[in-house]
Amino acid sequence: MEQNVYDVLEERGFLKQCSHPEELHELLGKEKVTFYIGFDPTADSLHIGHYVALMTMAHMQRAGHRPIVLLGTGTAFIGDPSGKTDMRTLMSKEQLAHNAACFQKQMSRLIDFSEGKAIMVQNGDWLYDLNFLDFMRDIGVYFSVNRMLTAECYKQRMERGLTFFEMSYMLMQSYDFLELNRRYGCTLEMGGDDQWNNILGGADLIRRKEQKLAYALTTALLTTSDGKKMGKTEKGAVWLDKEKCSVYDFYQYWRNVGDQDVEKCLALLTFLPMDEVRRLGSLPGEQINEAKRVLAFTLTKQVHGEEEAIKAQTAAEALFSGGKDQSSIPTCELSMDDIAASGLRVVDLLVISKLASSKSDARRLIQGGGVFIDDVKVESVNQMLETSEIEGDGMIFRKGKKSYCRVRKA
RNA sequence: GGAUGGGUUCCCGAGCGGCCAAAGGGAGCGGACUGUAAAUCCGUUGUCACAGACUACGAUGGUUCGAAUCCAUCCCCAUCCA
Repeated sequence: MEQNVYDVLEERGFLKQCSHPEELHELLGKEKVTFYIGFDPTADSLHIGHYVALMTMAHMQRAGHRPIVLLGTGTAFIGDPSGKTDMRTLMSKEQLAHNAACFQKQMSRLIDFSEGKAIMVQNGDWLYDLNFLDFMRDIGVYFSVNRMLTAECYKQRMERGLTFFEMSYMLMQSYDFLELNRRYGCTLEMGGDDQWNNILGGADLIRRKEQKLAYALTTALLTTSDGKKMGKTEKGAVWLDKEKCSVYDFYQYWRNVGDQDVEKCLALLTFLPMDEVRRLGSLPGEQINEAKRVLAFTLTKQVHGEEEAIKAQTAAEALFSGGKDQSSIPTCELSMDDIAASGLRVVDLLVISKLASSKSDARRLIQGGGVFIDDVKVESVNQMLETSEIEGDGMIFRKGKKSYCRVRKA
């Protein structure tokens, strides 16, 4: 007999808050439930935070339920103030449409949209043309300003200021849930725990407008054991788009998670059986590295495909464990223009290969003893290369212990 | 609309005429130690043609030999009043 997906999610550590735990548990066990998760397209790629939500969605879909992906082209036009310190930068409808298209592509790898197994909609379709006065009379009347102001998620904003514009976000999101309930019989909204307030708003609205029960469920945010948000790298967020975060960097991010966080990551981000997750997570001392390798490989494979995952792993082995196959190491190809511009100064090459953010930065790194070429420390800021050295396989530049780049002539 | 207090480098936050590329903290980066972990300690953190120069302290003008610091106007934010 198949396990109830509610139990699966609970066991893997997804669940955070639920409006009606017992009822929902029972419902998920006996019938096909249509549920939704909203994603505001505020960037041109999903990042790892979105991925946790997609994982819950995937678990639900595997259990036979029907997901609706809601692309928030309408809600992102305003920007969610929940848990934010400042107002978001405003984006144009064109930008949002472009971002939504990017999201769409990335999602199909994890969620099966064939044959109506999942639905994708954009809330701009109904939000863009709303009439303000009608909306306020139909929907606005159900929201208490007093209650909204006491919500935890606006706390930071209460200190710094909150506009009416942003306050309307919650009404928009609540209205989405109502709309999806009417259109598709959607009875459950899920989302990150920071969305609790907004989700409840929708469930309440459905109860009042339709006299129907709707469920709210939030999932854990991806945080480290000391409570910091995960998914930040030196270059920014851990994006799922390999143009924004190379497969190698993606792999390395997971290969380097803290000991305390491996088990959680395996549970939330992979489909490995929980027995295996627990076994890997409890490996003692140095052996925990095995768990990190599994995490990095499995997740990279899920996101970027097996071929790319193998390349990233091969490169990692070549650089860190004395592996022989160096072909997959991240490479910076120098054009004749680059070569001419750099004059083959190491300082300039560090900038071209993106290991340093500026020449000053490159100088500092060299002075601090953090730059190596083919494992030989660069001693002088003025060091130059010979043309012959960048022919063929080129040379491997290293910044610190973990940042590598092969520099060679194109 | 009125009163008051503010806008400083990635973030918080000191400075309040020259000694300021700007204290301190956070975060990042590099080094040491390690297990490509955490913790800890040390260094570093505007740019460049790098013992020198240039650009920066909300915006624009002004006063001064000299301004982040003084003055004027403007823009934004917070608090209280309406």
